[in-house]
Amino acid sequence: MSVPIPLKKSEITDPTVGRLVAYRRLLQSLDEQGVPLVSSKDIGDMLAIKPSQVRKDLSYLGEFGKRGVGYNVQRLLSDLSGILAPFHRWRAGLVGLGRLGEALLGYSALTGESYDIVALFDISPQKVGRVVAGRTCYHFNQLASQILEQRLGVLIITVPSSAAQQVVDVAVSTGQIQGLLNFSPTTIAVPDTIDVQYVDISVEMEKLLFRLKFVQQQRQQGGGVVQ
Amino acid sequence: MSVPIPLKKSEITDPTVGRLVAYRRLLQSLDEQGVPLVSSKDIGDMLAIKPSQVRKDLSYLGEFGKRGVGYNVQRLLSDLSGILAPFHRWRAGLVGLGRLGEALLGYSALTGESYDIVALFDISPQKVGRVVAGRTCYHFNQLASQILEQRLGVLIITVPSSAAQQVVDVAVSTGQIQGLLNFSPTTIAVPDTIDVQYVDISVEMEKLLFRLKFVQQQRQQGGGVVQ
DNA sequence: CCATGTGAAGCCTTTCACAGCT
DNA sequence: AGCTGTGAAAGGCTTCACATGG
Repeated sequence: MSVPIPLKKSEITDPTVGRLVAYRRLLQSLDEQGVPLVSSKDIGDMLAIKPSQVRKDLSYLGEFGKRGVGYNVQRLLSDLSGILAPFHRWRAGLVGLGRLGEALLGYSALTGESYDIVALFDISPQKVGRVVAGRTCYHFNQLASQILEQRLGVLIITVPSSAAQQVVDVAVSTGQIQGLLNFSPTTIAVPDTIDVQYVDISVEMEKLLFRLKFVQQQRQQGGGVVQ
Repeated sequence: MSVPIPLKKSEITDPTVGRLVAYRRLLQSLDEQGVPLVSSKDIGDMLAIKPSQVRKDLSYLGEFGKRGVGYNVQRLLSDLSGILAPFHRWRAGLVGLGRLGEALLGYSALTGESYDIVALFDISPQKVGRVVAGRTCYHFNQLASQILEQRLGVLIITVPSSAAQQVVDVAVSTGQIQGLLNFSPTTIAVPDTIDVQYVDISVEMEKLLFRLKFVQQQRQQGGGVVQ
């Protein structure tokens, strides 16, 4: 169909991709400020990442820096954007128009260049038929037909845990869906041809609080052994 | 002040804590269904985790299983809850009552046993003074005074990126804040006595789409099996 | 015989350290 | 002299494999 993009294979792992996205954001902002050059140390300072990590990440993409000088902001920005860009913009559906779903719809950070949310789904009669920001909300029972008709490749799942597996089963049965971004705090079962990215907000909060618990423990035992 | 919890030190890392939270959720559901016993294989099957990983995670907490039998659901649930519980419920503030902020407020998964969201903050006159689900919304300019008065230990940041650092600087200056859960897609600078957990929704989406790009490439080139 | 608990192996990610280019 | 690019070392997490005990 199209020319394969000369990715230096995928040594590019998930953690690296996450940082590349952060670099791109930073470079966008630097470019707007008219900054022409950055070093890996500059980037590292601004993003709280070690300069060696920055260089390693960028080295997967090729050699874009000038030794003794640094990286050209515009050049690096456009190269990064090229690497991160998909072959074509993804057509995404959002399933579950509750508060979180609506928040994501309005969330500018989720309105990237890589994909468009083109269809909404809910089970509530009050939601079905509504048009939010130009997208029509369909009933769940049209999920399969709309996935096919609108050629949706990815789905953002913001339904309650109890409904998640059911939604996913219907979606998967179409054979059209390739990826899922799941906000429901539950594990979903999918065939291994389908990729799931989990975003579990309460887990992130628990991780933070658990680490804090330890800090507190240490502080309590600070001067001597407080039992 | 309170009874020290017999943590087997903190070999308990972030990824493990994340899974412990998932185990707890699963066990809660199994307990409600009246299931008395589970094996590490059962848990692994349901959560898409290797049984050996499950056993390793649980082994950090002590020896709770019976060989040849498995784990007692109620016992394991209460032990896990004990490990994950903080010394005292945290008093949290939510800064930024936009769509995402409101979604999190209403999000039951963020209404755990570990903490309560007791105060809201925004800059918009339309939001300030409102009472949402029993919590009053204060103006940003009362952030410091309310953090102190209400003894807030953690803050959930859902303001736009451009405001995040400013908010954090004010919050940190009180000396009362110990942790931040940051949803703004930007890195924030904090003293190293303060712990930040990032939740970057657009990054998670980009990770998914980048992996899909590779799958597509392989399929176009006549590849077969997908990870 | 079954499933746990755990050292050791294997794998993945980060960090170091320095050669090489500007 | 300064900063990149990268092999090699270090560190961290997952998986294996088997001894142990019900």
